[in-house]
Amino acid sequence: MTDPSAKPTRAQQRRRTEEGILAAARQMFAELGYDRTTIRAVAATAGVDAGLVMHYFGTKDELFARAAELPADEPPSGTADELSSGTAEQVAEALLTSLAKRLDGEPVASLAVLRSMLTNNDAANRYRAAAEPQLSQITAAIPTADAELRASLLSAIVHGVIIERYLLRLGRLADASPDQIIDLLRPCFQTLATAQTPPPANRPATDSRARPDSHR
Amino acid sequence: MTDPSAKPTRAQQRRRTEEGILAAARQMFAELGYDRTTIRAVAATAGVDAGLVMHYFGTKDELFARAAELPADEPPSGTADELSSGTAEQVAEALLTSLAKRLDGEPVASLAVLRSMLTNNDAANRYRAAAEPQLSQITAAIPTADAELRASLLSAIVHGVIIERYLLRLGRLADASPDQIIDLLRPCFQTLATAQTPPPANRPATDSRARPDSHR
DNA sequence: GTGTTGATTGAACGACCGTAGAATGAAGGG
DNA sequence: CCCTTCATTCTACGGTCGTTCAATCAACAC
Repeated sequence: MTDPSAKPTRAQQRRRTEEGILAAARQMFAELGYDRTTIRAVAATAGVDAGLVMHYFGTKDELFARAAELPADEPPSGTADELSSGTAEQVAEALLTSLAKRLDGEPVASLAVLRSMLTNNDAANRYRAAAEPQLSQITAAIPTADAELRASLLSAIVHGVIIERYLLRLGRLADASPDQIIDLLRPCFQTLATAQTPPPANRPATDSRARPDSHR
Repeated sequence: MTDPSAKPTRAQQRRRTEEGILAAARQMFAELGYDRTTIRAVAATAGVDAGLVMHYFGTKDELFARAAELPADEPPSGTADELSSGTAEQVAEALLTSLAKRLDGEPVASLAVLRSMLTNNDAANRYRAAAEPQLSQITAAIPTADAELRASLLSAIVHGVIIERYLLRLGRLADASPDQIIDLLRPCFQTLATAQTPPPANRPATDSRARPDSHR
């Protein structure tokens, strides 16, 4: 039993501060992105000196890499589990389930990557590396010739929703319940995964911009 | 006739240089984002001195604001035009049309905003200011109680697709034709806008691929 | 106890950034 | 033709950043 009143051993203390630094880094990277996050600010938040951060992590990039690692108990949100195989319908549903999980608590490490991926190459590659296997798994399950594009669209929807919910906090997406969101998304995902167009077609055969009534 | 061999007047030259600076700024903001774009680098690209950029635009923020302005001939991609009113079906179709237009040539100014919106408050506000009226227009056209959430989802999908195509250049989304993309998206948009869930039972409870045949 | 390791700090360096302001020189109006 | 205007450049200041390094001091092995 670890006595809380006992003086922590050196290794314990080391791991404790290192974890504190990582937590502060994750938080700041997720909120500010890579560039605007300062080693000095991370150190201050963690209550240590900036030099110590360098001494432990060597480089800001290395700090980001470590902060972007997902905790071991949180696998990359829907990998390989149920998603790896199955019919297109099953894959679509698995993707919805994984999205639902991310929608009530995306790990801060993932948010750090997402926040930085548009302005930092390392973060962009990290995002690509995480999205690519998922992408090819979805592709493999879709029977049509345009499977790759459909899978890309599914991925774009997932990330668009997460970005608007957590990073932009726009509209109702920020506070809606995960279940409500995925219920609305389910027909979309099923339609994209299984190539069947659900309603009896809604094509604007002729130019549907004919709009004689210009009244408001 | 403006004689090209004639020496440009001072006002002409001024406007020419200013436009060159703006073009360089737009490009760099779109590719690197606000933080990584340097006034010195913009000036160098435009072939002028950094002090001149300051003299004309006063501030980096002001330069960004001017660079983020859409050219007059490119309205904010689907505003108010056809989108302002109509049935939910029409609004969904209009949104698709506006997306198609953006998919074969998003203006660089918009990309500058999109690239920077996750790490720059000004860009985020600019994005919100552009998305909000569109959002409420879509909301107004959707008859259900969760109209706001549905509109948010539509917006999230649009922006997710554009981000992956232009900013992340991920998967097939980067090179697919606009028509192909919006054809795949049409059922999704129609389903989200008009609140009808196409197949009544799509739950993956069992593997029953029994599909309710398309009743005509 | 003594010597060693290592966690932690503080100060400093060099680079780069946004920005300011003086200097220059050609255009333009009277 | 002269004097003003202004497009343009040059130099520099203050600040912040990532990073380095010597110094300190408690924990620890022997």
